Amino acid sequence: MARRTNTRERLLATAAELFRRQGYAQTGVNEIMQQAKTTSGSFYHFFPTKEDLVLAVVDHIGESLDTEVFATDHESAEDSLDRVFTVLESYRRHLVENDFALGSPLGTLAAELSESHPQVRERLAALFAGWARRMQVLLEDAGDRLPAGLDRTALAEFILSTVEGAFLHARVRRSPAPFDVAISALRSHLEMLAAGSPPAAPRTVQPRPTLRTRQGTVDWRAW
Amino acid sequence: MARRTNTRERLLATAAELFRRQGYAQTGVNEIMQQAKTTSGSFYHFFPTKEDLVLAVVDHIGESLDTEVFATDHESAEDSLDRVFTVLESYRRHLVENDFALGSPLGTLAAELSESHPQVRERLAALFAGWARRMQVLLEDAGDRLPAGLDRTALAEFILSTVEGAFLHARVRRSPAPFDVAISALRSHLEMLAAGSPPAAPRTVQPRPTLRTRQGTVDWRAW
DNA sequence: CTTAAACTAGATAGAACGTTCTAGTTAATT
DNA sequence: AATTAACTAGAACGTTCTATCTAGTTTAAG
Repeated sequence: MARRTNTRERLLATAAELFRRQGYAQTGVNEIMQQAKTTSGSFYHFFPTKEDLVLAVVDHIGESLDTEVFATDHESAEDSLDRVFTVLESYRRHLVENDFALGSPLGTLAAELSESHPQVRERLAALFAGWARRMQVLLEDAGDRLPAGLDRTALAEFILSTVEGAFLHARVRRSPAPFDVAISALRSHLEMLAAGSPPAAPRTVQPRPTLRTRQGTVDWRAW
Repeated sequence: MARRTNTRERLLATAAELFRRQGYAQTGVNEIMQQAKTTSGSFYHFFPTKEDLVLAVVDHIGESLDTEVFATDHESAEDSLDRVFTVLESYRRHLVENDFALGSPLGTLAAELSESHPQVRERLAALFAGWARRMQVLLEDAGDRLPAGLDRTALAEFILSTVEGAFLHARVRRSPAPFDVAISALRSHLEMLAAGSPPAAPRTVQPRPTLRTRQGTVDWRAW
């Protein structure tokens, strides 16, 4: 037993790219089989249904989240806030190298299947949460470079939303510009937060900032 | 001639919702026909192909961008920065009312069809640009509440990316929380910009901000 | 070498797909 | 009232889809 071929992985990798490039419903199992150079016998040996395949693909993406994107070299002497942008820059490179043909690793599937495939949605939700958690760690590593009371969970989620949207935006426009704009704005955002953070100077908390303040001070902790 | 039934509009409205809810490829023309209570005879009388239908849907969304989302009551005494968030709040309401089943009006189609249907992609790109332009107008109406040299085109694009991503994020999580977080962060972002905007105090321009500055001042014009 | 499990090949089934076709009905125009 | 174009109904077509089925071959273990 345990013959251990690489057919399963080939199918997985092929499907991951095709799904990301052109979506789930628009990618036929035939196309996957051909491109992975195998036949339906093998396909259905490893994946009972097409949905099982996409679930495996999502899991596969989740693993590479650990191993590739957020390379866990915490030893990296690099500044932890810069590491936020290292991640984003690597996304950017990937986007440009593939001529914008690939969407966000998670985004394409998320948009298409969230409603119709609850299981896929659940796992994608977990991956989104995982991504945000990792981003949150980077923000926490920044220590007092950011205001003490800042909600770093929320900040990480905000960054995730912006990055996902920027992926989509760049793809539709077929230009890296929206992605660059988003990164730049996030940089600016973090800088403004950092600029307003006295190493340890507690100030009164206002539950929510209102925009009415014309020139008023900003409560950084509000979100 | 000119019998003018409402069949075409029924098909358009039905398709718009189904595409948004479950994507293009996953929505069959049969399903559209049934739900719009018509038959293939009518369908293909109005739309030669399914792709013609989706193009019409995109155009239709584009029109409601003008008429509904960015209701052009510029007379509205409301503060122009608040109007930014009025738009976002109405998106939020819509999101929650539909139990997160509907994605962003443009996002779902954009993610699925950008690669495979160039014509759809082009029109979506135009709508994205239109949305951003409208947002930019609101930002320009804010006048000197925002720093004079601020790139409001980029800021509008940033807001668009964030909102699109937040739509997706909220949908996957089946929670309004990511959307709220995004809105709150954008609010905070604009407040920080506003707080740092001296009505007319030019300062030295640095082409790009670097994160290295520990407590340094921020150049608002950098993006 | 034998055996059994892991894996593969490819024809085929059966449903769903987008689309076409013919024969109509409805409504505005003359 | 006649004419014509706009529109509708629904059966049918050919293709593509996911999935199945049978008959294999390959590999590891005993």
